[in-house]
Amino acid sequence: MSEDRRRAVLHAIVEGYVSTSEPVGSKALADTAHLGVSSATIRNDMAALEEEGLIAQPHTSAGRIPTDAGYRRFVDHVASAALQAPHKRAITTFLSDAVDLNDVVERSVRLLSQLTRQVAVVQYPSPRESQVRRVELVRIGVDRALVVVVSADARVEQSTVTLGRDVTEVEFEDAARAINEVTVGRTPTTLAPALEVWLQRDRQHEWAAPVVEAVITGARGGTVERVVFAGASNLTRAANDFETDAIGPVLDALEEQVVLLRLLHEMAAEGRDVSVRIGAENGEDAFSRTSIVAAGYGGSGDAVSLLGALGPTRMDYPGTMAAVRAVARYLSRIVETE
Amino acid sequence: MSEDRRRAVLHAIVEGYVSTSEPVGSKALADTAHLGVSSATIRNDMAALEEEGLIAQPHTSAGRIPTDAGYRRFVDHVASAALQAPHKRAITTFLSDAVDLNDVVERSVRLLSQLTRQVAVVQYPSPRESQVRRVELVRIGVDRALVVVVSADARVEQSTVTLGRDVTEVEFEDAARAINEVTVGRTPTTLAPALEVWLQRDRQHEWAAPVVEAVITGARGGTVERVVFAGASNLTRAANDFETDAIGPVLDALEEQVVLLRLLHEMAAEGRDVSVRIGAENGEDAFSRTSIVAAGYGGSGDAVSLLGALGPTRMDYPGTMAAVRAVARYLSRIVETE
DNA sequence: ATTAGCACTCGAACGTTGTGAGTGCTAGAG
DNA sequence: CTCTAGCACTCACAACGTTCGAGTGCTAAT
Repeated sequence: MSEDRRRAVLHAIVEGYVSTSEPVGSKALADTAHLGVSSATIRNDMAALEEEGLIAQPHTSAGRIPTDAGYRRFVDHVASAALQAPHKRAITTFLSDAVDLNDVVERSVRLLSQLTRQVAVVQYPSPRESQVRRVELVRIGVDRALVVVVSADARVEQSTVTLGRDVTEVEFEDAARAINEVTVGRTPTTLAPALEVWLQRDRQHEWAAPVVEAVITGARGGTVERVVFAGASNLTRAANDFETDAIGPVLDALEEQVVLLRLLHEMAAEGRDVSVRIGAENGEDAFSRTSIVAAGYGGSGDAVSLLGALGPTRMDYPGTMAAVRAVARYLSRIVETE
Repeated sequence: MSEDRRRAVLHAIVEGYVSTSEPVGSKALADTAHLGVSSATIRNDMAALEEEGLIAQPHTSAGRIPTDAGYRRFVDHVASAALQAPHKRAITTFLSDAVDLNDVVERSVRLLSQLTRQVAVVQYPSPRESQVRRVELVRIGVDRALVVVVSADARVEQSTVTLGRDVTEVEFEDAARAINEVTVGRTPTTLAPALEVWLQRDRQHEWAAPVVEAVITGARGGTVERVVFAGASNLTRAANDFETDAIGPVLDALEEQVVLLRLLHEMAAEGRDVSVRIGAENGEDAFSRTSIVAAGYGGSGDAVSLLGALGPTRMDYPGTMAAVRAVARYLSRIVETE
């Protein structure tokens, strides 16, 4: 009973089930997959695979379908496919004429959802260390202010803060001038202590503490992490795989973002080229019938951002992995040269 | 055959069908609705209503369900319900501690989707005429620039433009200073001609035409109209009304925005307090089984922005209309006092 | 180790039948 | 002229039984 053939059987089952969405039986395998053995032999192998928990049968007299563990084994043993040439071209043409960071992200997520025919998810790139170009402070009412930080690498961060106490126009303008003097030309790391010093120097400035805080986080690129998604309708296309009512929770989770972000972070921590989470591996009820294929882009270590595709566990893993990897690579290039 | 009773029958059919999602028959109506007549009489009325095209039967021996026209008649004759007290409180508490325009919009859309148990849609408020506070220009590479316009009412608009030709740092800084001098303190209407004059004065400035254009549209509040939506999972809850595969196109249309924006504009043009589009009235395949309840907020005439709820034609119109109106009113207050 | 053969299982598809909700119509009462 | 009672009729739907066949596990032979 060769180990190799058993793996081949598993792969054939996965591929068959993915493409037809029907349980695959021993006879069908013997006919279509070219394993050179009879259906009886395949049945034996299947029994062994079932013993290992890699495949299961939905009911007694049906064929086999892969379990989450089966998909996992399959994914770990398969090199991600080469991307089809037309898809490659699509990536180049579609992303190259983006005008704007927002535009790049938006285009990427749409592109990825089209390539994979799944729901695509793209996290906004984490900003790089770059000089502050200008801080704009606008007084709104007597105790609130708008803080805008413009960085040299063409990012604009804004936030609204409530001041420590009511301030006059004059006080406000003075502080704004001073903060600009201290800040402009510095990078986030050197800027934070400098601002703290200014803040301490004169008790008069106490009210500006929230502003300083906002400037610092703004210079770092803001605190809010965001993901955008596209292709939600692909979930309905797969509605037979999911029981139909499994797609509601997924939509909620996509809108909620927080769970999704947690998962993406976990996947980033794995530090692989392309990482895959299958069904229950996500440890989330909403995603218990869903797989996520994700890759990092635009940096390494903490600076990495993520993008990925998300769909039913019964998905074309090699193809999806190839598309995700390709878009991630291309996006890395764009973000770095921008 | 009293006209009034016939209307009552129609209303009873709508209400019954909305709450049970099953066709309602003459006998059931005679029992539950207190019309004081027998089922036979109701049958006669039903025949008349069917003649008018207001109701239909899904198959021969079934009860009646309202047609789009039936819902329309119903909606036109029903005063929108009073909002329930807990809902009223929810609006106040949920929206009052928003920190930010973005935050307001985001909270509104979530709130509305919860109140109506439908998909909620909120358009970003159209900006009001307000002074330009500062224009920040950042040179990116040799022929591109980032344009940031900060308005006195705490808006920040940014865009990236490609310059007419390569420019040096010095040229660029000069132009930036000049543009600020001309622009700051002016409102969009007075600002545009002033900038044009500056542009004409010296052929040297020709390359800056795209920048000027960006400043003008930025001051006006940008060109891109955006809507955000929330509660997409409510579509799946209603999946029995829709045939399940009708929700895909709706999701696509929501992501696409353009169709949705067109519809909202059309509805704004009707100029009613709350306007309702029912099923085929939308004139869009994607929304042919979907109703939209929308209201304007934050201004009048062209300045109005829209928000609304969107769900299957079999929807609780009075309740939805009440919620939409209430949120719109509250949002108007917030946007105006901001 | 592999294969052919065989008995067995059980879901899906199909046909039949019964049931009841709902209808339209007619004739009579107010 | 309006309403009601009564009745025959229609037809989706559920329940039930049957058949069919894909797929299995096991055994004995190669």
